[in-house]
Amino acid sequence: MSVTKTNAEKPEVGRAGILNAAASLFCQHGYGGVSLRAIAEAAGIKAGSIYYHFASKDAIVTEILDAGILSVHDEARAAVEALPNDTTPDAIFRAAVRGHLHALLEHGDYTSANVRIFGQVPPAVRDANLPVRKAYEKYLDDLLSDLQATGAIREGVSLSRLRLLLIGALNATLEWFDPEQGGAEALADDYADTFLNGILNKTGDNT
Amino acid sequence: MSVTKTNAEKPEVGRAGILNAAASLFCQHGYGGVSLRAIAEAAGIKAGSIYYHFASKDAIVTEILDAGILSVHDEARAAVEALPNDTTPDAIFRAAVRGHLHALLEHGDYTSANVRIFGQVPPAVRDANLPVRKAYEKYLDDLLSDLQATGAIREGVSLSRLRLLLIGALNATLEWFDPEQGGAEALADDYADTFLNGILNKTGDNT
DNA sequence: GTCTATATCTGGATAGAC
DNA sequence: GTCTATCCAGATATAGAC
Repeated sequence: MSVTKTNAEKPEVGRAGILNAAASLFCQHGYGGVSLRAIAEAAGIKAGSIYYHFASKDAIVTEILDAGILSVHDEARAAVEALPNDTTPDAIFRAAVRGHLHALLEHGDYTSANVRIFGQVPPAVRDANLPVRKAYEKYLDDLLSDLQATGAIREGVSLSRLRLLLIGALNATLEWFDPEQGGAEALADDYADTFLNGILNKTGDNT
Repeated sequence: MSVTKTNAEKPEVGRAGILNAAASLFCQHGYGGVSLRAIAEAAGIKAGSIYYHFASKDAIVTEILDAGILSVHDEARAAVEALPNDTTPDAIFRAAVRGHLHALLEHGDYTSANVRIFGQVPPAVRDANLPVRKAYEKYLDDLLSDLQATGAIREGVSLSRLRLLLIGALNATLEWFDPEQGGAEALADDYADTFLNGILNKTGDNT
C-alpha cells in the first residue's frame, strides 16, 4: 500500500514475513498450537525479534483476522460488481458464492486462518474482529435482501438464516477442499446450484 | 438410561466427571486452550489425580472425539429408523437432518467438542478418530444414495459433495445457535426445506 | 482414588548488545 | 532490525504419601 513497498520483491521478511508465516501456521495448527518461536522460525528470524514489529502474539492474530475477512469481502464484492447491468438474479448469487469461495480456497492463509481460529482466540481478540465481520455480514444481507425484493428468492426464506447457512457451508469446504480435484470455481457453481434449486427431483419421474 | 447409571445421581465424579468437564471446556476454549489443571478443577479434583484414570491429555481427547461422532450417528439413525414404512423420501431426509442437529445442538458437549477441536488436535489423535468418522459418512452416503436411487434426489446432484455441504452447513450452526430463539427442531426443518427445495422463486411472479 | 510435591519443559515477553 | 540471554508463568507428567 505504501510507496516503500512497491519495490519490495521479497516479501518474506520483516513485518509481512511474520504475518505470512503466522497466518500459514495458524490455519494449520490452530491458535494455541502455534508458538512465537515457531512463527519466528518460519519467518527466518528469532523469537525476540518479533517484538520489534508487534507488541504481542495477540496483536499479530488481530491483524490476521481482520485481513482474512476483508479479503473475502473484497473478492465477493468485486465478483458481483464486475457483472453487467442486465445480469439475472441467480447469476448475481452465483458470483457472490464464487468470490467468497475463491478468496477462501485459493487466495490465502489469512482467510483460512480466520475461519479456523476465530473460535479459539481470547475474547478481546475476537471482539476486535467483530466490526469487520459485521460489515461483511451486512453486505451479504443487503445482497440477499435485494434478490428477495425482486422476487428471485422465495418469500418464505428467512434471509438471516440463509446467510448463516451459506457462510457455514462455504467455509466448511476448507476442511476437505483439494485443488487437485477441480478448482474453486467448479465447486462454487455446484454449491450455488444446490442452494438455488435444491436437491429434490421435481420432474415426477420417480421409479 | 442404563441400569448401572440409574442410581447415580452425581455423575460429575471419577472418569465420567473428567470426561464431561473436559468436553465442556474443549468446545469452549479449543484444544490448546484447555489445561489439565482446568479440567481437574472443573471436575472437582486435582490435576495429578487425572492420571489415575487417563494416561495422557490426548487419551481424554481421543475418547471425547469418538463419543461425539457416535452420538450424532446414533441419533440420526434413530430418527430415520423411527419412521413408518410408508414415509416419503423427503421426510426421511428431514429426519436425518433433525437427528444430526439435535445431537449437535441440544444433546451435548461431546459432539460440539468434536466439531470444534478436531482440526486442532495432534495428527495421531485425529487419525484415531477417523474410523468412527468414516462410518458416519458411509451411513449418510448410503442414505442419500437410496434417496437418489428412488428418484427423489435429482440425477445431477453429486452425492459426495452434497454430504460435505450438508455436514458443513449443519455443523456450522454450532457457532451461532441460540436455544432461546427457537429450538433445534425448527431450525432443522428450515434448513432441510432449503436443501430440498432451494431458495429460488419458481412461481414466476417476479416484479 | 485422590492428594501433595516436584521434575521437566515450553510458552510469552523483556533487556540490552550489536 | 535482529540477535542472545533470561525471567517467569504455566504446561504435562511422575512419585509417593495417605
